[in-house]
Amino acid sequence: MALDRSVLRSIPLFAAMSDAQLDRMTAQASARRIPQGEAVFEQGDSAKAFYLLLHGRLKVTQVTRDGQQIIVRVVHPGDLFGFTRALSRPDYPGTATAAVDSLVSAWPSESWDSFVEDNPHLAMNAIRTIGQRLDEAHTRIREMSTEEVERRVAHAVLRLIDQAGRRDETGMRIDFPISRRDIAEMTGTTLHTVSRILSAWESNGWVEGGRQKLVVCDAPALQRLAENVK
Amino acid sequence: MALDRSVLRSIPLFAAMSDAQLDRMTAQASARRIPQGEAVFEQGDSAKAFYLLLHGRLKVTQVTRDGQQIIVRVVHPGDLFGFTRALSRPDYPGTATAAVDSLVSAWPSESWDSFVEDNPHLAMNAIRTIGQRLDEAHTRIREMSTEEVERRVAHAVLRLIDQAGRRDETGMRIDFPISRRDIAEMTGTTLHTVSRILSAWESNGWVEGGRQKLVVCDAPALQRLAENVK
DNA sequence: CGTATTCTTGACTTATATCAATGTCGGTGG
DNA sequence: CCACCGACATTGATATAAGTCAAGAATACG
Repeated sequence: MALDRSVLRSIPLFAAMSDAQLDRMTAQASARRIPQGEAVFEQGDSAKAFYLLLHGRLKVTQVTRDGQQIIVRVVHPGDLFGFTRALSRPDYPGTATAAVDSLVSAWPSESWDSFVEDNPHLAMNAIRTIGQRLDEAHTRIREMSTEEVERRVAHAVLRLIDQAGRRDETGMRIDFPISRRDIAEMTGTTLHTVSRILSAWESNGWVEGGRQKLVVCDAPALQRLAENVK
Repeated sequence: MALDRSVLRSIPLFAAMSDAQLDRMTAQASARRIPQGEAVFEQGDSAKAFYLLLHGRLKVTQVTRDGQQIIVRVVHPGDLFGFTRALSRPDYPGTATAAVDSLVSAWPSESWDSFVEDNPHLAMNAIRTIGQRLDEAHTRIREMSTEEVERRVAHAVLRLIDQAGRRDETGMRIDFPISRRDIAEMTGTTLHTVSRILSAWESNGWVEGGRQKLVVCDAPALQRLAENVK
């Protein structure tokens, strides 16, 4: 499936590229539909391509050898993902699964180097992108080291609202299906504990829960909980 | 203090650069001695420079607003650090403290872009370096989410031995002063728990402890503990 | 030497996991 | 269209890993 250059132009990462450069990129791109629940690639697969999420939402997970799963990150529209070749890794470190029907654009891994040479800005942007992810990872490490579960969950939920919030009658809703288990796997706890916490919040009127759904009614309250320096 | 190009040449990051390129880099570099316990820069300082550790060992720490400290990483000789400008951050996200007397080379942050343009390989290398750090961060997140403290400590100690191990009469010794508190701050636990764990290991003959010192006598035993899929 | 870190060890507390049971929703197929 | 099944969620009871509190010992350092 072909790809229009205007689609890329709207992504910040490509905003500064010339028409010619964009055309060279789209020439090698192929678009792919990923139905909900399907994986773009699996942990350990050899990295044949790198991707851009055009539409939808992905969860990147890793499983430990004893079968425990964690969610490494959520991929939002406009994010590059799976550009593991840039990190000189032969395989994907995690599995990218579509949380909703999604649309991705794929490029062969080999093209990465030539793209970077063709457009040094791309390299700069890539560094910045990975740098931000590193920052996020450190934030998460800091939270897991120093904060108790309830505050970690508050932080995670606020981040999701920030990245994927959508207005709704009663508040801001997380705009893709997310289970208690998902939240547990993002915060290093169990679905039971998450469920208890959300129940408590719900009876405070801070959130509204539901099957694979979460609406935040009182973000400031969560903020206070998350920030609160006891 | 000036810098010789042969010093840089020995660092993998610069190995592939031409004499001319290296000279352009050394021209703008200045070397600086950091005595044990002093900081190269502090968290929140504006990022005036980026650095290369030539000799010694640094601990990069962050403090949370309520005063808890964590060790983000250990900087080893040959590592670039503080190149936060590449990530388009105006300030340093952590404090870099010398664990032993150290020697660093500093470049003004503004030079980063011109260096990258001068040598695209540097950009590629930088991406790879940050990518590795991101990987390490994810590993740590995974460990903190799924493993109990003793295994996390085992992993951390093995990593330190790997990166900073030095032969010693009784085994491999961590080649810089490291306290129980440091290990606790690297693994998200308390110095008490670390102390108990190391005491237990010592009575098994796996390690030999001491004030700010740690020698691993039986790495395979730790490996087994760390890997063991119960 | 005395003073200050760093480390050890014990007793107690608590947050959170684990175990177990039940409830609820939503899609599938009869 | 309804009934059933499987996935998801809730909630209680119990167990336990690891944190907190407290005191003292060992080591380094000025």
